[in-house]
Amino acid sequence: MDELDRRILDILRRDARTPNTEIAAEVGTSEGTVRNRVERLVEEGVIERFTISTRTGNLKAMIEVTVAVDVDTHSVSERMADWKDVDFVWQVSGEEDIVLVVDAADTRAVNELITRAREHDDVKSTKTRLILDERLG
Amino acid sequence: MDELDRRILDILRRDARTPNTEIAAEVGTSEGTVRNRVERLVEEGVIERFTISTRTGNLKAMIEVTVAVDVDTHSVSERMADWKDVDFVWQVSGEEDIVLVVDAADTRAVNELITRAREHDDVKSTKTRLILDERLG
DNA sequence: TTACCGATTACGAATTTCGTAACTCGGCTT
DNA sequence: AAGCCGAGTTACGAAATTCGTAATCGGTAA
Repeated sequence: MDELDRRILDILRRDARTPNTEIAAEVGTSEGTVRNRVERLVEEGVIERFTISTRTGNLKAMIEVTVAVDVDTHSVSERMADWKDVDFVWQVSGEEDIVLVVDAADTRAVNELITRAREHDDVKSTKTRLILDERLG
Repeated sequence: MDELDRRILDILRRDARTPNTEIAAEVGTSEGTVRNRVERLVEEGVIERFTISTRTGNLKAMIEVTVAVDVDTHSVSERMADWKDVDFVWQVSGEEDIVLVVDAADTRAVNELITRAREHDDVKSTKTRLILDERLG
């Protein structure tokens, strides 16, 4: 993970479709080197995946979930990751245990998710934040 | 946004490098159709960007920030987005105003960010959660 | 110096993307 | 009913990118 790697990652974060040839030109090396390094970064797990960020709905939100103490948060979050409109499930430290990041069509869809979470036996409480604006680092 | 669009998005979310030809085969249409639709989805803003999810450090965290009432959260979050290791800056509803999602090398780096936020005149308080596990929806 | 190893570069082949023109199929007008 | 329009789809050759692989380079240890 040297400076060259970091520059490549920065470019890919901004646009993951940037051709290796173009990245190479920008960072001053050859296509093959970029290809090798990206491949290595994927193997090492530094690049977790090539993906798209979407806004299918008009509404993003975080749902912070507290589960009962005797519950396996791991399996709960695994199940929640399969729920519709859920982008990420984080197990977190702090007052709450799990954070869902969701991208939904409207407030109704968000509310459905909250309801679904609250209906879950292991879930003790939820706290929802609407994401009013997103800025990429 | 019909079923075909959604299937294309699902495939791209899983691997944004999937060739149009392969997507076409999977969803049962032609390369050109996939190309047209992806192009349209980008124009419509449904696809915000092609990107990579990384784990450059060993530590992800959320830093929840409360700012003073008379402050322009917009410009504050804009500045924070430029800070090193910051992946997203969200303006959110709820008790806190801004949430930083960070990907740092270690706890020291996270602490630096927290310190930096707290030193900010407009910042009243911060609350940090470590992201112990991430699952993609 | 020589040998060696990983990283980089070079280059032709395979694959994908891209530009564009033709085609299909509802719906609409006359 | 015939004709037409337009959005979406398909077809296909050209350009660009990716890929496989072999040669080269640079630093290091013996």
